[in-house]
Amino acid sequence: MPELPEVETMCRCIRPAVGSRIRALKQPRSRLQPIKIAPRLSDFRRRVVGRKILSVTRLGKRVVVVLDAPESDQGDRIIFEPRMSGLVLLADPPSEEHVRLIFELSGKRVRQLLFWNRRGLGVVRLVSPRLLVRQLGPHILGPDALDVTPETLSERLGASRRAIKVALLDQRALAGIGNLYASEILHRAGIHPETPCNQLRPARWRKIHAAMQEVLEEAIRHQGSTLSDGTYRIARNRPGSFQVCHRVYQRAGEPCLQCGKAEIVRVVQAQRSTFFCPACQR
DNA sequence: CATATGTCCTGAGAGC
DNA sequence: TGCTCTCAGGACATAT
Repeated sequence: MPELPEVETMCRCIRPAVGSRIRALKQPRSRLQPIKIAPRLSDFRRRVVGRKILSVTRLGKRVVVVLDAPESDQGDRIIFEPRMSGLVLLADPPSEEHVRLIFELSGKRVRQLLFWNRRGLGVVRLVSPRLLVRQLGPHILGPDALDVTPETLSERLGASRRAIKVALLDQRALAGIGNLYASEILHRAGIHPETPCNQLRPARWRKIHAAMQEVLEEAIRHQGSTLSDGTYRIARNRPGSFQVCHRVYQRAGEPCLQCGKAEIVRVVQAQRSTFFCPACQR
């Protein structure tokens, strides 16, 4: 978290910045460890100041801001990686001290683009189109979870011996799914998270695919999930609302909303919590 | 090659 | 009350 729905929501929220020019780039001084940026601030600044924001897109769990080019060919891209606790915002960050990078804009209504990150695991990169392909091309990042077909999904994961829950988190195989949505998707699909991928037949891959589209689209409509730690926000006082729709995530010990009988169980897979209903998921 | 594990980072909450 | 400890997990480096 933030996963695909939260990052998609961030992209939509910052899209009013399209058409603005970047006037300045600031890294607020802070008691905290600085986040990783590349290239170094001075080079980053030299390359973005004066550039116009042409578009905002999502690449898996990353926000991509496309800039115009000073000369003719294609411009640079700013890649925001929120990782665990990051947000890309136009205004109103949850706290001032965790604002890591400020792009001041020329817009009348949109004054700035902020990268906020509580834990500081996030990364911001400026890359040429060529470098973007090298660092985040199809050999690094699988097809987007919202674009993939059921056939491609089973082709990319079906031979793996790994548990389906673990495999769904592999961004090289499939981009956009994280720990929270992997559990929710498998619950809706009625599939046990520890099932090895290579034991799943085509009908079950279709179920996973359908559940994945359903959960992700519904989560986007709810503007993502804000968990008990409250980190994810659309703005300071605007949490997402998909958490009220969670059927298993962080519900260990509570009754399953589907069968009403079994209790939701928490297990650990690959050092991450997995939640599931032992009655509904087999 | 595929798969598994360790690391980064901060703040919240538990336990004493 | 204030200290120490554990935990959360996305992506990547390193190990098996």
